[in-house]
Amino acid sequence: MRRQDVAVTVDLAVLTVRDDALAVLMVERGNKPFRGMLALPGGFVEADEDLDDAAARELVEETGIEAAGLHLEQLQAYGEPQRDPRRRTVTICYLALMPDLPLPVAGGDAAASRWMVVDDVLDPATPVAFDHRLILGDAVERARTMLEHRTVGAAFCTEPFAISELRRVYEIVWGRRLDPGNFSRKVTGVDGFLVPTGEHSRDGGRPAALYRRGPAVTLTPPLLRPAR
Amino acid sequence: MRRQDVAVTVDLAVLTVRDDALAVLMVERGNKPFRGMLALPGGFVEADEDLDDAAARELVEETGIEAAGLHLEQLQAYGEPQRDPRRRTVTICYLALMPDLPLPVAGGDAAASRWMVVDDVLDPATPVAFDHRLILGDAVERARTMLEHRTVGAAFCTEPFAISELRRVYEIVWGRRLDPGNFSRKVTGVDGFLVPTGEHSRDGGRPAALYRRGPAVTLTPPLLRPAR
DNA sequence: CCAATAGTGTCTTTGAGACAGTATACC
DNA sequence: GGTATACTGTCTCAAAGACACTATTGG
Repeated sequence: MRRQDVAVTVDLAVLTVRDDALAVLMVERGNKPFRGMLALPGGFVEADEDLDDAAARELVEETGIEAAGLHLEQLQAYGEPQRDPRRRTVTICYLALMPDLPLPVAGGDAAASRWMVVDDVLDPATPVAFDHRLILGDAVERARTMLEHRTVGAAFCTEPFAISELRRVYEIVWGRRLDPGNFSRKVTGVDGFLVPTGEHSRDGGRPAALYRRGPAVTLTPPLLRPAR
Repeated sequence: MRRQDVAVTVDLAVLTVRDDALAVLMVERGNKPFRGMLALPGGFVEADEDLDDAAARELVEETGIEAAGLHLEQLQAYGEPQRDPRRRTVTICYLALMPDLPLPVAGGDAAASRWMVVDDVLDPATPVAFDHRLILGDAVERARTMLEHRTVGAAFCTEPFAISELRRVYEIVWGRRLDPGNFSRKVTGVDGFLVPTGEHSRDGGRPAALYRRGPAVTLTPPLLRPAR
């Protein structure tokens, strides 16, 4: 093997908020190594595609989810020499945030992909292939800090959404309860974060104003998670 | 070429504060492509080494700087298909922060490396190899946000250092003037950031207390850069 | 003395957080 | 009416920023 010859893959940590828990999209491996174990979706980078494109393509191939309309960005690279027992492999990991949409039925290339509760996958008792548990931990930590400084939390919500849904996202990702009133004031006060639709929800109590994602990207000032 | 065969390199954006400006360590390329142009130091990842180790090794090989005692962490991966005209190459970029120490004299493998003012390298009129100008821009932006949330700013200072030196680091990296009094109160108030040595400087005015880097990693609460 | 830099005092403003109070739906 | 959730009012507290003031050195 020439020293330059390294296999390069992209792996995806696709997160959503589902049933009051943070969930991650996992596939069951059909081949060795780690056959039958849980793994993050991913695959080899093609010769002529950018890393971002490879991530979007793998997302469609392995899960049927279109990258358009979800938030997808690079997390970091992992290249510990023994991370893949077959050969030297460096993986470029991506983090995706999406609403809790029904998964397309697996067909063709698409492997069996399903939502798993993040805490279960992070539990050392759960068998997970490669270093994917480590990667998922980093992805979740990244998601937590992203919510503090950027408007990406809304990427978890199906439009249109009420502020309480957005607050629930923050509460679940951060694992902290937030004051509804203060949260509402805060997010509506950030210019360009939420665009009111004029519609209102009709559930239990007083109807809540519904919003769509606005053009703003950054939260200034940030929305720092409470110390405890 | 099998689709898995991709060359993997590490590149380094080594930053320091020098002569009242942010500077980056650049090498002059001795080989094609981009012969004679400025580039970030870097090289191929060896078959049996971790990415972090490869970055530390390249730092020593190309610049003679020991990684011990400077801050080195992964920035992100770049893999645009045409970024290297020879063949498909993915680079894992690292960001290093270090004090303004004299560069070891280039010898043996070490190419001619020198400090360049970051703004000059970012100027489109300056010829820079590969996508290294883009990478440097990302590195600087990352450094700016790192200073807000973490204690790594002190990695730019030669120990022991006065608070004014640390403030100067912040001012240069952020491009903003900071109030000396308020800055002093802020950084001394963060537990574990600065450890007083008991010594004092003796320059122009009143002697300043000298400090070393403390064990703290994060700044809580953060030290957010002023809007303008 | 003056100039220069270090560091403190203190006031103002901003924003977070607690939490009471009001609004508007469904039963 | 009661319950549930949405939102607003208001108070308190923490921290940032402006800036005057004092402290300690070298000329």
